[in-house]
Amino acid sequence: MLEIDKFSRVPIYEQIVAQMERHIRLGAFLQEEALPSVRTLALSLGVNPNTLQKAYAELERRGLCISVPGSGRFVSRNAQDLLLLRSREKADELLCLMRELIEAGMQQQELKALIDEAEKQAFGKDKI
Amino acid sequence: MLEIDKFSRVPIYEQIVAQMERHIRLGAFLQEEALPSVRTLALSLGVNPNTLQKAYAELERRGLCISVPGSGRFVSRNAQDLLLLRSREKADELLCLMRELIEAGMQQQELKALIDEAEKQAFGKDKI
Amino acid sequence: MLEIDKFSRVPIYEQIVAQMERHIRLGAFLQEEALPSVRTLALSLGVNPNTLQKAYAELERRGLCISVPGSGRFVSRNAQDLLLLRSREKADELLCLMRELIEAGMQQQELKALIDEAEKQAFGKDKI
Amino acid sequence: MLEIDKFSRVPIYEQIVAQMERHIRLGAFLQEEALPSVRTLALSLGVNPNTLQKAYAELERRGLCISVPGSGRFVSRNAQDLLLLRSREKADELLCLMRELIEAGMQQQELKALIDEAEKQAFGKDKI
DNA sequence: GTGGTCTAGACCACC
DNA sequence: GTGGTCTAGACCACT
Repeated sequence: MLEIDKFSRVPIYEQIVAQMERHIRLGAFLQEEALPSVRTLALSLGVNPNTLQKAYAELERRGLCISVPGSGRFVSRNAQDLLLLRSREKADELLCLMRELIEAGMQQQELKALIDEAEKQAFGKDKI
Repeated sequence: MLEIDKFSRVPIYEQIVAQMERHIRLGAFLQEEALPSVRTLALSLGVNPNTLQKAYAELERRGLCISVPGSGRFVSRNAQDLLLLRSREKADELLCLMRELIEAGMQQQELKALIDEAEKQAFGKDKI
Repeated sequence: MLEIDKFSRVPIYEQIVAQMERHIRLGAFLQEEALPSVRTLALSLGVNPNTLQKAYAELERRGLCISVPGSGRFVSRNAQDLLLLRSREKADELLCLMRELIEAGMQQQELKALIDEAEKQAFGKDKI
Repeated sequence: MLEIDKFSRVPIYEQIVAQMERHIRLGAFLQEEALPSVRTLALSLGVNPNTLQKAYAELERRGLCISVPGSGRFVSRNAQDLLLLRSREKADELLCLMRELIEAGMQQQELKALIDEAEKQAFGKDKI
């Protein structure tokens, strides 16, 4: 379910956070569904439980899950909404930047090339 | 050369700054070429010379032109580079945001629709 | 028994609820004693019976009284306990906040001044 | 400067966070002054560097300091303001609670006893 | 030297 | 079983 690149320069715990967020956003977890336990997921990913602990702590800090000591970790009720809201804010920023670039005199062709290039990069490496 | 919308909510001097920057970026002014004097440009645009003074002062603050008392105002040597650099930074931000949105799980189709919409808005109103 | 301020920004029915709770907490009503009927109390207070109906409904929702159709409204058995429990929870919160403020470095003198000021305000306006 | 109780049920890193905040609030650190390095403070406190790392990470998350890799950690410009603002908010909450308790019928004497008790507890254990 | 990350292994409290 | 914390020790990148 999650894929870790141990040789990436981006920390493992951040990779886990990003992919868990992605799964939550896409609805792979039902609301209040239990997440895999620290130990089991650490084992299956082949990473140290502490690394996973750190990733989960970050998700919790962001309000995406809550931990119940002795019971497990659960996706919080409004996790998906939080993530969709965040996406919407970023989309607004993106539109704002495009407007500024166009206003600064960037030609439509130039902007299009820029965006196409970005899409190739992003969707190319995006095989999760 | 410049078009002012007196009824816009964006201050006149900012309109002037933005359009001057645009012209400089597009190479409409040669390096170190003299800019139109405050009085003549104010007259031709039908605005108060103080408004133009403020616009020029802002351009100067941004390092895009320099004023030589008794002689006039001149586009600074590296004005175009500064503007291109600024555009490049914004382009980087844009790519960064696109990457984040894709990483967050936004589908290619969804992103494309978002961008097309933005282009229509921006290039539509862009008749300067 | 109850005092209504028709010009206050706080809704009349909330004033009634607050004062009824206060009386229940202080033991002015015996357990399971009948409350004044909607019509008689509305008349004596000079308010609309619907307003009183809303206040009583709120008290009922909070488990402080029960209505027996055809017979009247009665203070519920554990009404006083509920209110004392609520007060106790708020007292705990208050202690918790004081501890946090002291832990954050607030000096005893500073805290004392804060509290004295609050008491003056609260007990000053408290002439019901 | 900091005192750690290794046998307390409150985690060591939280003790460190609380005491560092206290020192910052009281002005023991000048703005943008360098904090003791992870290693040296860990050594002087007799705790593991990772524990201190966690404490510092939390301070950073709260915007009270910033880390410059390879250079050190520095108290952020508005750290003291953030802490004073936080205290002010808690003071407001405290006043609000006192008002509610009084409104609910708590007598002045009762409230006073409550507060005195809290002060004894808090200032008693407060020997940092 | 600094901070940042990861691993391995231990202990506790809760259920 | 679960999460939470702490320790010890290692490695990396940056300055």
